[in-house]
Amino acid sequence: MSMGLAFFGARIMDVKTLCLGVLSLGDASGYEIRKMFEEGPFAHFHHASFGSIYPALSKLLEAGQVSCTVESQDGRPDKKVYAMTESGLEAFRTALRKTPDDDKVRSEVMFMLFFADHLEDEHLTEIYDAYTDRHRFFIEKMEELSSEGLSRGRKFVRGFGMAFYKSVLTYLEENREAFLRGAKGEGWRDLESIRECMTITNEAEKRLNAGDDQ
Amino acid sequence: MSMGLAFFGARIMDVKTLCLGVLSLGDASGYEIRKMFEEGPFAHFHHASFGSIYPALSKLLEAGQVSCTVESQDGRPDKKVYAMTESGLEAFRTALRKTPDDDKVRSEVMFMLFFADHLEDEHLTEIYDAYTDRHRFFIEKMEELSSEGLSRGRKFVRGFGMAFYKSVLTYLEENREAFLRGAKGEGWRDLESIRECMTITNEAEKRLNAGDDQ
DNA sequence: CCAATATATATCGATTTGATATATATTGGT
DNA sequence: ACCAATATATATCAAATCGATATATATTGG
Repeated sequence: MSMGLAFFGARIMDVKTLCLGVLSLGDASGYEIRKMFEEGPFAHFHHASFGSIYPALSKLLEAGQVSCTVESQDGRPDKKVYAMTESGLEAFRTALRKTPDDDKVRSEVMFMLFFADHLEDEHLTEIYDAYTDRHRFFIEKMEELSSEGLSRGRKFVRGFGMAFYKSVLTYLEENREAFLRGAKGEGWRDLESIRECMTITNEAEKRLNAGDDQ
Repeated sequence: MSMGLAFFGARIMDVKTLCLGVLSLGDASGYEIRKMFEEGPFAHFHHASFGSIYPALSKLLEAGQVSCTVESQDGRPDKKVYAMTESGLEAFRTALRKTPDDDKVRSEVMFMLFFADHLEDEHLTEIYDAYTDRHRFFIEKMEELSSEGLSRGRKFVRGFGMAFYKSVLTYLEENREAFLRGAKGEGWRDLESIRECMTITNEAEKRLNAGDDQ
């Protein structure tokens, strides 16, 4: 039973829930949580910054969904280590029972590559190669990691990321010359094509909905 | 010369620039621009909602970077059709000369799959299969599209999307049983692994930076 | 001394999201 | 008749988040 995009719901993962997710793995400070969303594996499929994490942790504290202990450290400022409470675990579980939102991607690189004809050749090449390196970098980094003691979810997400990054790297490598050397000025139909694309989306989803009623 | 993530800059594509990008292809209304970012090909790598598009168009109008004509329609409300001016084209070109930000992804599905052990089997299966369908749907839809009259950028981005969606679909199909039937409760090392992941990221980038100085 | 970097917490103005309001029109269900 | 749903349209508002900034402790290098 194919559903297209009809399955997906509204956004459920606010930063409070993201923090609870991290804390479900073990205690952590606000700074550490932010690092996980900036540099750790979560960065590949979510995002959260200081401006949202600290207020979220405050709210979780008020709501009794986390507890907090201040720890001193040698040569570093004190840190607040947060732990999830039973109430927090329940809130996290409740959030996970909902229907997830559809994926959202923001890629300035892809936007720029779309408008390649407006870019100078050197700049375009530079961006293209940096993007290729980025994917290569992630693959190499993931290959250094051990799989021991990981949950099935963690393993799955890593495998998914490897598959995705490898396929993109291959595509970038195989299409570099054709793209960078490609003829310019041929996009007379780009806007028409976008409108066509949207028409097809609507018709495809109507077909799906009609199928659902039978 | 491998750069890891060091190449990428700060965020440059605000909604004004996104609108200019669309208008560089031809005239469009605010509603139409939003549709392109919700249902058209831009939706795969960018996002913009009414609450940001209309204020952005107002600012572009004030700045003389777009012009606007009101058109009446039969059976529908009047619409404002925006066109990019020379000044707008220059602003767009200026934005495109900057160093793009790194990609940002938000996927509630991936977050949930990461925490699979917290989900009920039926819900997990439902999400997994809907996600698989989603990718299949995009592939089918893209296959219906014509390539005639497209710019190299547009063609490249479509090919990239196809490669990416196909590889993900394959991974989802091949790993479904193993993942959904996988053993639970084995994530005793998930947090440790995330910390390891971040350490490796830092070390890898330090190696790269050391390489840069020679 | 200053900049850069790292670990820490916290905040603020700017931007965006997502919901809502209003308008015009159609269709289908109660 | 009324309401909900849908589509095309413009516009706005409260909530959430971003990204920059501030402060603190410490180290290293120019």
